[in-house]
Formats: sequence, C-alpha cells, structure tokens
Amino acid sequence: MELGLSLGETMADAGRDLVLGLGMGAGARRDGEAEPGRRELEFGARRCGRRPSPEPAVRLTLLPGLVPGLGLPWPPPSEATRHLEASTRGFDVNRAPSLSAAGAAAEDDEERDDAGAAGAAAASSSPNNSAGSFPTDFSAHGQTGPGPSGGGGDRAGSRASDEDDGGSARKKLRLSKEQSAFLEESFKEHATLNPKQKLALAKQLNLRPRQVEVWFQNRRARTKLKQTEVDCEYLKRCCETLTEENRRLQKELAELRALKTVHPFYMHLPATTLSMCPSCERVASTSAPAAAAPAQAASSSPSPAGGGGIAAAPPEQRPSSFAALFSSPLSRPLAAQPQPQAPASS
DNA sequence: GCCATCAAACCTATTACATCA
DNA sequence: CGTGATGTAATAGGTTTGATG
Repeated sequence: MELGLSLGETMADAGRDLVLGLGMGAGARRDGEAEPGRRELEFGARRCGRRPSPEPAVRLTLLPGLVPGLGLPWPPPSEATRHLEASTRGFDVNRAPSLSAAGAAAEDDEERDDAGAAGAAAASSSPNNSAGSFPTDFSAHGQTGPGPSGGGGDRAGSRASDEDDGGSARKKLRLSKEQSAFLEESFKEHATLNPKQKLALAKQLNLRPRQVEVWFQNRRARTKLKQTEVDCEYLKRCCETLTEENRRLQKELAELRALKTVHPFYMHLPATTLSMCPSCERVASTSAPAAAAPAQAASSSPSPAGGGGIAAAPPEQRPSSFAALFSSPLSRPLAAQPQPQAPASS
C-alpha cells in the first residue's frame, strides 16, 4: 500500500519533491552506501531495518535539494570547537607507549578473529611505518608533548590510572583531534568498514580495531539521529503545509457549495469531480462541460493538469435537458467519485 | 533445493565517563 | 567546589545475512 501525496506548487516553490508514503523502506544497506542524492526516512516500529517489516511505516523520500542531508555541518560547530579545545590540550589517552604495549597484549583475544584477514595489511604496515600515505604518525602522537606520560595534558592523571588499573573498570578514552579527523575522513568515504579497512585504520591510528569499529557504529548512529531530527523537522513543516492546504480546500469547497445554493442554475452542471489545478489554482471538472466552475473556467480552457481527466467534455456531449442532468448519475455531490463512462439513461 | 546452525556484522538502547557551564 | 547537561566511547542484547554441513 502506498499513499502518494503531491504537493504541487506549494512544494515546488522550494524546489522539493515530497513523497509521503505508507510503505516499507529499505533501511540501511550493509555496505553503507546510500543511494546517491536520495534518502529515505522511515517512521514506525522497526527493530532492524535490513528486512522489510510487515507493518507499514511512513516513508519519506527526500531528494537532493530537500535537506542538507549529508551536507549537514558535521560535526556541529560547537562540537567541533569543543573537540578542538579538548584535543589541543595535547593529551592523547591512547598514545602512552606503555599502554600500547599493554593494550596489545590485552586485546589479543579480540584481534584473533581479524588476524587472518588482516594479515596482509598488518604485515605491510608496522606501527612505526604505518603512516604510509597518511601524513601523521599517530603512534608518536603521545610523545610530542612535554612529557612521556602524554604531554602534560590535564588528562594525564586519568591516563595514568588507566594504565595501572589493569582494565578492571571501563575507562572513557578520548580520541585525539587527528584521530577523529582521520576517522571522519574515512567515514565520508565509507560509512562502514570491511575488516581490512578496519585493521588498516586501527594500525594507522594506533587504535584497537574494536575501537575503530565502535567509533564507526557510534558515528553511524549519530548521523542517523541527526538526520532523523532534520527529517522530522521537515515532516513537521510538510504537515503544516498540508494542513493549510486542506484548510484552503475546505474553504473553497464551502464557497462552491454556497455558490451552488445561491445560483441554482449551476446545479445542472454535472460537477462530478472538481480538481484543483495545483499550478494555477483553478478548478476544473473531470467530466462536466467546460462551464463547470465558471468563475475560473473562463480563463483556463486547457487544463495544465493534462491527462487527469480534467479536460472539459466537448459541447456535443452536454446533456440536452435539465431532466437528463438531474437524472444522471453524474449529478452527485462534489465529492470525488468514480466516473461511469456510460451516459445517464434518459 | 531446503533447512538448521553458526559466526560475523550491524543496529539500537543504554551505560559510564569526561568535560563544560 | 558541586552539579546538571552534554558529548561520546564502550557495552549489551537483538537482528540480519551469508556460509556451511
């Protein structure tokens, strides 16, 4: 089931193409490659997006011009500033040489899985020459500061405690500015990592592969959250627009009905379906003679809406008598209805 | 070809910690 | 200095998917 809503000129003004649909979205792809320039937002209970859910979700398809999308400022300025401030203190919690050694031993278990696939990458890049094309030697980062314990930053204390607690408690590790920037760059290229890429990144940044993996997971989650906020905001505006449009149409309908009572002459017009042309805001009838909606019809002979059945019927098809008109099944209220092709019986 | 099982990858929610106002 | 808010690394649990027997 899919419900499409075309907003016509209202949205066209903004250069947007909105499709509000009741359907099932594809969700995130495993390879992390989003369809270029097009995104989908799903609303609804969906535990995991890789398989279509039997229950319908509201899907918003957003075209490139719609939302800044991936062009969102990321990270937000405040965050960037803050991150910069933190990193410029020069302390890198992952850089202490003793930690690297201890960590290497501690992470042996979790690295075992990746060892096979990473063999080539690991062999080609030792911690000291892992920079390769990458300009920064992250393994030496922590030693660039004033002291060997991490550059005299205000995190030196936590770093020290992190080293000697033997991993009993979970410690919060802050990535350095360079590490974050490099991870960001990688994320721009690939939102997901294959094992080789993960290993290579971990090597280059002197992080555990698990850390790289977690960073990408959290990064994806943040991106999605941010995008959801943007999309929700946009949906809200769309809802307001539709509400306003609905209000306008209701008002116009009331006016037409009032017109009908004031000028019963027009009653004989088989105004079966009045469609609002979204571009010119004129009313046209699907099967009625051209005289339908006389106020507007005078100046809009060919409906721009084209094949939607809005074109007026040729004069020779007009009913010849009032009786025929009122006995015609076409003479129904203004509400839209299926239009029988057969003319009314006389 | 179909099915059960398993491991890997991923997602989501949550926790824990660091930092800042 | 204490505290709440915020950002984010890390964890836990669940789902999906592909490989394998």
